[in-house]
Amino acid sequence: MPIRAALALLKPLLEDRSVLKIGADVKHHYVVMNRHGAELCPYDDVTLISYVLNGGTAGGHDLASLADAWLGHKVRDLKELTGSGKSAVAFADVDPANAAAWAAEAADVALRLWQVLKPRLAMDGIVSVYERLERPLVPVLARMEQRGISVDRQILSRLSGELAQGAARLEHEIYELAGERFTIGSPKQLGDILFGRMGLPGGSKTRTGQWATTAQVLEELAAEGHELPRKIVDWRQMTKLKSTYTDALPGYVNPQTGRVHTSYALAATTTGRLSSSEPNLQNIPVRTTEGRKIRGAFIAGKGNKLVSADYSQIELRVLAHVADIHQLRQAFAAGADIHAATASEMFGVPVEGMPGEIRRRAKAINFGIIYGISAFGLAGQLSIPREEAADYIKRYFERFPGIRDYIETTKDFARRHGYVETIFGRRIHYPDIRASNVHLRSFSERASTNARLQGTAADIIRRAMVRMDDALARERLSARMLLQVHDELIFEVAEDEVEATIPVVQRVMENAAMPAVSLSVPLQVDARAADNWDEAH
DNA sequence: AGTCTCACG
DNA sequence: ACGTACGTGAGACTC
Repeated sequence: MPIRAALALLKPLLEDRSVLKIGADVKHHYVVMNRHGAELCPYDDVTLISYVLNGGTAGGHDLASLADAWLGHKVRDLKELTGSGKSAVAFADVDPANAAAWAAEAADVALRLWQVLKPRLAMDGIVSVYERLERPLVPVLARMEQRGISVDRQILSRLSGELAQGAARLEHEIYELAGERFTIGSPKQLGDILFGRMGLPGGSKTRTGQWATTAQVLEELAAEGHELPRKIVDWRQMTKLKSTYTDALPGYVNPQTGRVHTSYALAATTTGRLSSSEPNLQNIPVRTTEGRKIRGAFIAGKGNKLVSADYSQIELRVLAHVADIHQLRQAFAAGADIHAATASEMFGVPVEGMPGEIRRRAKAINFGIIYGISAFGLAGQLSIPREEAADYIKRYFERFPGIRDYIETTKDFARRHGYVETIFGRRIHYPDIRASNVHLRSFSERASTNARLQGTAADIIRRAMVRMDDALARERLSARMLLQVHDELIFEVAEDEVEATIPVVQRVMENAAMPAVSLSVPLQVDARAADNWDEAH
């Protein structure tokens, strides 16, 4: 069927404000229709309804999982029609009778799921999470995906060459030191050589009883003066950057747009964060000099700049608010260095002239608190004995008893209800919170205390994103939101609008909790513009 | 498909 | 005595 003919039939219906369109993973359909100039509105999405109702419980929220769980219906897999792998055909090339039957089944199942799930949403009183944080994000993310971002393929190709050279050189040196050739990328072979044949002191074992060869293990051996582990770590970094980024990213450049278009999942994480795939643009390197060169390959289009705006310490600010910790609130209000302030409070050391090591330890504790701290984890992070880590934690809770109370209150709430809530009412379920298995239960306790913080931060940036396009339009600004990386938004902005855009972006992000929640701690957003993502970050 | 490792917040 | 820091996605190797 010609697209024009299909659109003539569909567009009026899709855009009819009096007709509710119901589907699963509506963003996907929104992008497809939008590509042909049709706007899908209004709509309900059973995937998002399920995510809001049952986030954290086992099982996905895609159409097939929901149909199985709620209707006892096994939907036919699209692969039965298109085939899979190399011989797969496009949906457009499937026999129309088969395609129609498959599509009709999906439509029918989506409607029946909506009839079951939508009323439960109202009963559970979390309708505002769906209506304000989930549903309105669909067109926002669809537009971000469609815009894509420019990458400089020359830079990536040059980096690939440099990494190939560096890895090849290391490969020879590794074989020389090992006394034989082997597959460096095989953890099994590497473990056998390091800890078997060469007799280096092995650390921990993996779940399957193999020697662990993680970067941390190899770094410790390197610190003891062993040459080989250091070279393995360097080789791994180079091959990682090459295979995952410099080699793979050019393959994602769309020939029509010349840009890279990621796909965001709205209903993939337990905490309310987004995820990004094909390619994942939420894990572009930044921590090493070599890695940052890859980030530098993400560039603004001609006549534009990239603007990066990120929340400063948003999860610690959320913690200061929800746990109501006066020292933390004061430190944030004063614009202090929060890790130094924590160290000062814990160890009685003035911030002026504080040794770096002291601050580093307080920083690790702050992260630990967010993750659901344990003496074991902190000890591993800081490479100190567990007794010493336990002592730090004890000292921390003596100074910040409100945080110990917060953690206990959260665990207790989770035990009683089976879920925890963000400050905007998002529920995250922990079915194992009352398990008799200590391991399962402890994991749920750490995860649930973390989820309130990570989830609230995720809700805040969602609110900013939902409002951003309107705010920019009201100021007659043409800035386009391109990417989201959990606490950061990246925009493409016409050069002559950069100065006017930055304060608008900051204002929307910093006020994103309002008016639903008035935070007792200010949110701070740092923003800057540059020709590429590395320099803007 | 499972495991291991490592890139990000 | 045990086994643990929270949340992701992707690539390489192995079976």
